[in-house]
Amino acid sequence: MSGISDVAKLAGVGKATASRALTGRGYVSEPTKVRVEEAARTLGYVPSTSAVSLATGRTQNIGVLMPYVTRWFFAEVLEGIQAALIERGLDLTLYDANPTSAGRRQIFEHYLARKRFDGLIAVGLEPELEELPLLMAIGKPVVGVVGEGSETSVIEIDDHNAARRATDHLITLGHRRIAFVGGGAEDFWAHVDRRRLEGYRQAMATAGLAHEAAHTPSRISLPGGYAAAVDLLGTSEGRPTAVVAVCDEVAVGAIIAARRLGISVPADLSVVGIDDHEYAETFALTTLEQKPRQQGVKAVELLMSEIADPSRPPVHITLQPRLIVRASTAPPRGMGSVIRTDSTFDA
Amino acid sequence: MSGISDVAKLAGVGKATASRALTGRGYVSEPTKVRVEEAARTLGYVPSTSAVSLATGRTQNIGVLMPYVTRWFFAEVLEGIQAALIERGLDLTLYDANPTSAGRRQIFEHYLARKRFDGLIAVGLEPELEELPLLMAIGKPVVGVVGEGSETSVIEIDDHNAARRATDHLITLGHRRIAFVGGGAEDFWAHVDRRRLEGYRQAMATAGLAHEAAHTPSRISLPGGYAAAVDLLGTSEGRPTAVVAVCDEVAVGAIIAARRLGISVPADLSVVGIDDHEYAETFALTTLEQKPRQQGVKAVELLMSEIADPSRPPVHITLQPRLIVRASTAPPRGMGSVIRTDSTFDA
DNA sequence: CTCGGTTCAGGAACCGATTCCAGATCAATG
DNA sequence: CATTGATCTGGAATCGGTTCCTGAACCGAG
Repeated sequence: MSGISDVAKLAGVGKATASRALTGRGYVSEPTKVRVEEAARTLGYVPSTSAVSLATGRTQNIGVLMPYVTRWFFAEVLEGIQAALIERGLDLTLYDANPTSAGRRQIFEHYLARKRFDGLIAVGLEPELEELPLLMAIGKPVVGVVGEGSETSVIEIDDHNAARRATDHLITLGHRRIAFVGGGAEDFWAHVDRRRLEGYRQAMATAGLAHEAAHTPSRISLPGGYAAAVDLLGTSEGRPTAVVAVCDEVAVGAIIAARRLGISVPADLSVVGIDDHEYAETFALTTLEQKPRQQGVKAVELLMSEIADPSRPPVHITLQPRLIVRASTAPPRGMGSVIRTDSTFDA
Repeated sequence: MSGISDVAKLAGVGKATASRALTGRGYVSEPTKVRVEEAARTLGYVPSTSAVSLATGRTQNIGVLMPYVTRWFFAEVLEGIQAALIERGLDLTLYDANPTSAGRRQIFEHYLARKRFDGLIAVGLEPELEELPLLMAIGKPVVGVVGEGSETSVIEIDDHNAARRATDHLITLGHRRIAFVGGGAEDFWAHVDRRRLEGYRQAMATAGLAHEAAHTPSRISLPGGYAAAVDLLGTSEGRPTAVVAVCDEVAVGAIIAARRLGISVPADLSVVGIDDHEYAETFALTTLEQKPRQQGVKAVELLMSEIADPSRPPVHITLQPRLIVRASTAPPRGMGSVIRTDSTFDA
């Protein structure tokens, strides 16, 4: 209710001085500064954000664009971003735009054009969509979390290597028939999905193994993993002894499906995931840990430095997930004596 | 880049006329209106939100306060809110403040005081926290989704009745030893948790059954449900024949735990949840469906009408969840002939 | 004592819209 | 034909801050 003029009046100074005292910019003598602060406090003065934005051109607000918030990864990233922004006193405007929804086009055309933010974090942008140029066109710093884009900074994990190491872990244990569960993602994971599949294939090829009827199409979720695993493990002949899942939720779905089918994990089937999801520990899931929350925090840091210095060239940060070995992986039956060389060491 | 003055100049009119033409308020002749719109289009004019806010006092922005974003319920509500806001051309500023985090106090003191929004949706506010008065103090319309507060509008499901009906469903099937899994929530679900527990107790009492060693403390999540069920079902003597779970994730955790213990669902143990979570179908879970996404949409509708008419008295909307019977519930062993009277009818 | 540089203060312009108000035009009415 | 009321327009004030710029006071150095 009370504006800076009221504060100035109460403190017995001019508007300009009051502003300087409160923002800390420019010369103000210590005693007057104290008087102004005192006045502001007694009046409960809170600067109007719109007035500040209008005058300074800074909104003190960061936009976050993501296709879902209901998926583990995205929600975790979002929480990381939020936490990092709060520390810095910045607001967060969410643009949750499912790619298939009609609202998405609107978001790009109307919302983002409003530039209600000093910078944007785009999570999970798929490259084939011609949306990146639109993002660049708004003329504000953009940082991506997962997703293509050489013109913007991007932070992501090394999907290829993650899947490769997951597969290598199984190969080292002695497995030969290893399937990949995932793939065929029709949704926003398509890109990540493909890279992980490729990592799996390469590991298999390097070991001279056939990446047999590897991947089973499925929704990237626990039910999807369940359904895919039921298909994959249904017939007992030629059944794989191990499975690389595209992510932990799918892996857990696969474990549950296996148990339902009477297949014991890890005795009859080893399962490895990627994520280190909240569920991983309960299911004793061996996995490659990515920390989405920290990716969110890191994205904010990147964005901050780009806002501070817009000429800064974009950087591409690739994180290496850490292998966490739990009890969902073991040597295949009859190979109990294989020496586990990889153990929990971080490669 | 180009402001309304440029548009006005190009169209050959005054700023005032240009503004009227574009906002549609006040008198403007059709031809000039067309000229202004044309000019705006060729210049790619987008009004500055801060200037508009400053002049009108409206931010075109809605704040959403929630304790987590990583929980199913909250994420779903959030998506519902977002979808409803996009339709209306409004932005969404997220205040994701974990109650235990240090940032939460800051949110209340700094962020909300900034009033960067025309209205606020608070999801899952617990009553014992003395935060409601703070929310009311900001002087903007507030709508709650779940949570106490007679001074603000609230939309929520009838937790008591939901748990009651879940329990009745089991009683009707012939179960006598029914346990409640959940309770003891140390986190933000405490309130909901308590009401559901109470509903369960009342149903048991009404049927003349003892609400025996009913609830097991657990985190409100799948791993929590798993752990609680392992405790509960560990000993075979006096084991319940049915379980009411505080929510679907816990229910699924319980199902998985039961199977691991060699307890067949529903033959040896019936399980009913509350939510109709994404996982419910995969686990054939009988549950009471609440639609968080629609609650979010509804909250936006409520908020809109309160913004339009601030004198509107707060309303309290209580939704009745629908019973969805799947295969996780059945008569207890030896009572296969019990007539299932409740079936899928909506009570 | 004067000069130059630093510190301090406030008036005024500005950010980019909306809106009040006064004046002009125009059609309809008595 | 004069009057009224509705329609149309643009100049100016306003929203609530920040910042430029000018002027005064103060300081130590020459």
